[in-house]
Order: sequence, then structure tokens, then C-alpha cells
Amino acid sequence: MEYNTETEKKILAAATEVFIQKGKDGARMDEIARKAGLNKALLHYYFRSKERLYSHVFSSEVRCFFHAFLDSIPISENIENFLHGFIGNYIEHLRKNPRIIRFILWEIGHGGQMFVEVVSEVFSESESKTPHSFIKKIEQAVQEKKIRPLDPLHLLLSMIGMSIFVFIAQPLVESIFSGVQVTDSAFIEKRKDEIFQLIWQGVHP
Amino acid sequence: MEYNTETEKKILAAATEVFIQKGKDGARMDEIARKAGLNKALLHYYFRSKERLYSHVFSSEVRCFFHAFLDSIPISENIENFLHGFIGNYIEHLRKNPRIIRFILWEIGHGGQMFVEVVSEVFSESESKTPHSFIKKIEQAVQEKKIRPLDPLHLLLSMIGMSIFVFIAQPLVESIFSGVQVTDSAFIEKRKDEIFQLIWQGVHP
DNA sequence: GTCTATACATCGATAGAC
DNA sequence: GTCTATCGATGTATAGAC
Repeated sequence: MEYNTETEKKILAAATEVFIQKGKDGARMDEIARKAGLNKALLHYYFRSKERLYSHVFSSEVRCFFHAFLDSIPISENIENFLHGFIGNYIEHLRKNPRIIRFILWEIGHGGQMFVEVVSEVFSESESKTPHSFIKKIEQAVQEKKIRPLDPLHLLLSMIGMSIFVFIAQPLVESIFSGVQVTDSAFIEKRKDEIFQLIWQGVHP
Repeated sequence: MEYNTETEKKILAAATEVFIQKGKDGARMDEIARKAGLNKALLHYYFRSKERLYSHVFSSEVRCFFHAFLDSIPISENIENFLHGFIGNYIEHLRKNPRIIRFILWEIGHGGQMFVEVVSEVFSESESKTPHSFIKKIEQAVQEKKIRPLDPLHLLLSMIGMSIFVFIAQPLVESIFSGVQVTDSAFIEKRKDEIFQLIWQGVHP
């Protein structure tokens, strides 16, 4: 597509940091330029406007995150392994990429159109791993009586919600339950276990 | 504390609307003044600064929401009724107050210190209904073998995560699963049922 | 208390030299 | 491609009349 010059990379790295920290409105082109060791004029030379720079940064961050997550899901015929792998990998990815959470929350807090567009794009690029394919897998398990009758969409929503919540509410959780460190390995492993146990017993036929 | 004049109410109403729609940075004092049928100078006369006006609006919105939610939780000795009531009331409150979600997401996306402060305050004002009291209730049910051994904190986090997720991800969910309307009564009732069934079977001894 | 007018700062974007 | 300097627009906050 386009050749990534050294300068462009510097701008994107600085912009990513500032946009995540301050949001689109709170971010200042001056600060991005300073952090990149350059000047404002160059940002506009490379990206025309603040809006375009933001779109570029947000899209690539979200795309990268979702692609890596989808790639990490094990393709298993066994429904127990699939559910276990889905939860474990999702939480692991969130733990490793805490900044993407803030980014997405910021965007959703401002309408979230761009987020929806990017995610839809990512899913349309994948054939075997889409929300609909997950639902089909669960549906099949129901038909084969591997799990009890339930609505696959709601199970999927529940799994995602349980997994992502502690990362969204991290500051609140750590403040109210003093001693809890959401990103600690011990807590993360415990969280994976507790979620899977609840789910697996909850879907038992 | 302070007498709420008609003008002050008008300012707060307009500010609430604009802050929720645009966020703290995106909001303009001009727009708030116009929407209130007043002028910028008056906003500063009543609230000194944009920052203070925002704090006032955010705090009162969040306090109101959480107080109403806590009051709605049934005090039941029966653990099944308690879990069922908690989930049902939480979802119901989220459905009725969609704007608070955006507000909180916006704030968390910007660090969330203020959110943490306000919520901690609300809980400290309540005696019988705090996260710790919920955990104790679950702990007791475990000891009485009403439910299987599990970590009460994680169960609480799971219940909240499952309940709130569809509201957080509403635009994404409705876009990916065309036909789904998160705030539709039918979907909401189905969601309550599916969550409770999963939880209740999942915690069975 | 409420208004108009304006000070003062800041930001995004651009012009123009090198 | 990269810089300095600056424009034009907009925003918060205030001064001062009524």
C-alpha cells in the first residue's frame, strides 16, 4: 500500500500514545509532534488532518488486536475445549493489551461508529472465525445434546461480558476491593477458572 | 445545602444533555448556554468553571443511578431470589437509563478517577447494600451448601459483566447481529432469563 | 441576577523558506 | 521532507453596564 517511512512511524507511535491517553478531543497535535521529536507541520504533511491521523491510529490498533485474538482461538470440534479456549484466549489478549480497552471505551463513549466499522471489516475478512460461526458451533453442540438447550447468542454475549468486565471496570474494582490487582497473574488465572467453571456447569445438559 | 433556583436547574439540565452527548472535552459552554436559553456568563456565575459544572453534573447523575439501583435490590434471605432479583433489577435499571452508560464509559475512558470517587461515596452511604455485603451473602450460601463452593467475588463480577455488556456494546451488537434490538422488551426479558438460568445452574451444588 | 462585549489563551492548519 | 512563523477560528473566562 504505502511505504512506511521512519518519520511516519514516529508520528504514529506518538499519536497512538497521546490519543489513547487523552482521547481524540483531548489530544493536542503539538503534544504528538513534541513526543515524536518533530513539529506540527509534519503531522499535517503526512496525515492532512487530526481527524485522519486519529482514524489511522484507531483502525490499526483495533484491527491488530482483533486479528491477533481471532488467530489465537483454537479450532476444536470439542465444545468444552472450544469454550475453554475462547475464554482463556480472550482474557489473555485483554491482559496483554490494556490500552486497547481504554481506546475502545473512549470511542464507544463518543458514539462508536468507527469502532463498529472496523470490527465489521475485520470479521468480514475472516471466514472461519466470526460471531456467526461461533453461534453455529454452539447450536450444533445443543443439537448433539453436548450441552443443554439454550440461546447461543446469549451464551456468547455472556462469555464476552464476563471476560471483559474486569478490564473495563479495573479502576473501580481495584478501588472497592482493596488488594485485588486485576492484571496480576494469580487473579487472571483465577478469573479464567471461575468463569469457565460457571459456564461449563451452567450449560451442562 | 443550596437552593436550586430555576436558572440553575435550566443550566444543569442543558449541561447534562450536552456533556453526555459530547463528553467533557467535546462539550462547549456556548452550546450549553444556548440550550438553556441563557448566555455563557451565567454558567460561570453559577458554577465558576466548566470543570466544576461537569463534576456537578456527572456526580449527581451517577449518584442518582446507583442509589436507585441499590434501593431496588430485594432484601431476600433466599439466595435464588437474591441472585434473580439482582440480575433483573440491574438490567432493568440499565435499560431505563441508557445515557448513564455513555456517561460512565466516557469518564472511564478518561481515567475514571471521578467515577471511582462517586461510587465509593455512594456505597459508603449505604449500610446494608454494598459489594462486600453481597459477597457475604454469597459466602453464607456456600457455607450453608445452598450453592457449590466458589469465589463470591468472581460470581459477583460475572453477574455484573454479563448484565452490563450488551448495553456497553450495544452499537456493535446491533450491527453484527442484525435484527437484535438491545433495548427491546423481548430481548431484555430473554437476556434476564438466559443469564439467570446460566448462573443458577452454574452455581448449583 | 442577567446581559453584552471582550480579553486572553489555545488549537488546527497553512504559508513559505530551506 | 522538514522547519519556523503565523493566520484564523474557537473556547473559557471575565469586566462592566443594567
